[in-house]
Amino acid sequence: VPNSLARSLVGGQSHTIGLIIADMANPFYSKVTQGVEETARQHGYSTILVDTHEDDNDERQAVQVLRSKQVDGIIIHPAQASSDHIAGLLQLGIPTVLVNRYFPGLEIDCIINNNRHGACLAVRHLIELGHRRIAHITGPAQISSVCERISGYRQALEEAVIPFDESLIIHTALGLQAGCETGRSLFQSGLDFSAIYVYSDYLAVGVFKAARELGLHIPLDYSLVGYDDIEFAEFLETPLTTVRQPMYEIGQRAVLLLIENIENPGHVPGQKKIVLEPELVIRQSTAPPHDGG
Amino acid sequence: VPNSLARSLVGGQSHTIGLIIADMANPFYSKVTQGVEETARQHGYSTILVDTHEDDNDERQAVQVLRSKQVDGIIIHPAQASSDHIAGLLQLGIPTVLVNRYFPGLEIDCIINNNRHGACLAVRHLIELGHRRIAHITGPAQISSVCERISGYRQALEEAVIPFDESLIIHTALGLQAGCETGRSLFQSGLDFSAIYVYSDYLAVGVFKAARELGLHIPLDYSLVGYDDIEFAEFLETPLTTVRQPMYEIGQRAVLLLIENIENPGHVPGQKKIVLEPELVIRQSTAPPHDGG
DNA sequence: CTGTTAGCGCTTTCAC
DNA sequence: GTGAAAGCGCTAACAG
Repeated sequence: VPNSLARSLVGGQSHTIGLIIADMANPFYSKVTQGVEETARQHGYSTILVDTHEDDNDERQAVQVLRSKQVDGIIIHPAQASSDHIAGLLQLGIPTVLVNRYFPGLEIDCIINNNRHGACLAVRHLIELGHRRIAHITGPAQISSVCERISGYRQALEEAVIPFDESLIIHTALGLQAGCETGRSLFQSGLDFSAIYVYSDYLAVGVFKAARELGLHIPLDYSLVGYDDIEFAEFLETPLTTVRQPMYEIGQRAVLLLIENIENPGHVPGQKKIVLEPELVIRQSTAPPHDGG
Repeated sequence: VPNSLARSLVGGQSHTIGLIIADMANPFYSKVTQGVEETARQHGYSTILVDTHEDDNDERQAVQVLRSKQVDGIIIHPAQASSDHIAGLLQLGIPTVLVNRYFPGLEIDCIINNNRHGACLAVRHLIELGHRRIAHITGPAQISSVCERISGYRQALEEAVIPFDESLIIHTALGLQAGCETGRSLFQSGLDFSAIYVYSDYLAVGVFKAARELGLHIPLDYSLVGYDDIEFAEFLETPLTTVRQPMYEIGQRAVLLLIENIENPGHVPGQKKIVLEPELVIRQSTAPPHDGG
């Protein structure tokens, strides 16, 4: 077995890529990871994995470590709390691809979802069912996909001439537990709403949990829509209406884009922004509002 | 940023470990992976991930690649279709830790679950509810945990003086889709049984799917027990009765064991077999049999 | 076409 | 103490 470290040292290529992702416990990311790892391996690259838990410090350190390990490129799902470490990669000419999120100011190749449209589909569906007071549980405001989905949410309301109520937008952390706690306080808040559009399926599972603990029924008491269509969405207590993203394909195409950058020396970053179109999947978690039906 | 490749070349340590695992789409493995990656990073190691899809060739190749990348150690969740590549690691003195599965003939450190006891708890619970004809959907017979759980299944039957019926043991692949197809053919087989003990929760989700497609109700028509207690088990259509394994901790302790091997030059492999005790978690997928209650 | 040598970036050793 | 040199395992470029 030849020493690939020595080979990399002289050849200037490590045939290793870095994957920085937020939370492997979320099936969305584990499926993306599967797509990345498998596609990378098919092309002769190994994958170094870092799970940041959406922590900016972990992410910055990960970039440092991956640079020192001479990875040929990095795929990042950024926490977006800061961006200079990523700008640094650009300056150094280290091939970088962003997944799901992007920095408006930075010219980096990325593969994202048409979040505005996806959110719009979700909220339109609720409006068509008769909902007018729709809450939105979402993530930290610095994340591009969070903003875009809020924008889609607003667009759907505007189309239906429903006034936008700031108090119905609730920002929280992106985990099942956070979803549960936020759901609980929303349900107990006394706010007037009949449906919730949740940023992701994983977060929505937490909201399910909160509803169950409080003896509330989905969709009889409240309708619920998620985002991602994780594998378990259709098997939940109430099968979840959601907006599908092709998770494996996102990972796959991220790698393909990265490899194109790596093997094309004259590549100009930021030229390729792949935008995937989402698809609404209607299941049983959405129904007409209780008093409106 | 110093070149860690050059440093590794002279220092003989890459501060990188390999993680070979079967299927990242299974939340059991993604949670184990999270434990591995995070713990490794806390101790200054990076993690190269390989997802084998339980494919022996992928696994053998992965070992080769990781060796060439000079990883300091490897954590393997082996497909167990062959073992000489793992025996080779032993001979070369490359620190190796097995998770969840082991080879009776090979002296390797491992971290496993008391599978026999876990399966016994699951089946005993079904027997206590009044079931006597209990099917068992499980994985390929070469896998140690598959054998041990069958053994636990048989033990519980023996304790209750229930005859063992070979035809109620069904071997299949370890995926949600395989679980669905196997469940479907089992339900349509005309075999006499009132409960199913399934090898893993992920597989059990597939059985749920089959039941739903056939209009069968869990637990009214059939009781179902899984294994692992993946995060989604409690949120399924019918919350799943299962046997809990501490997934994150398994990953964490696997790394701790590996690092102990790496940093202890005089280490004799196979001395440390950590056996974790499982715990039965009773939810709503199990109930007394339809005609027996 | 085979064989030798320089050097990738670093650490460790040895001389000064 | 500081500084030069050797060498980790490999590939590339060279000479024979």
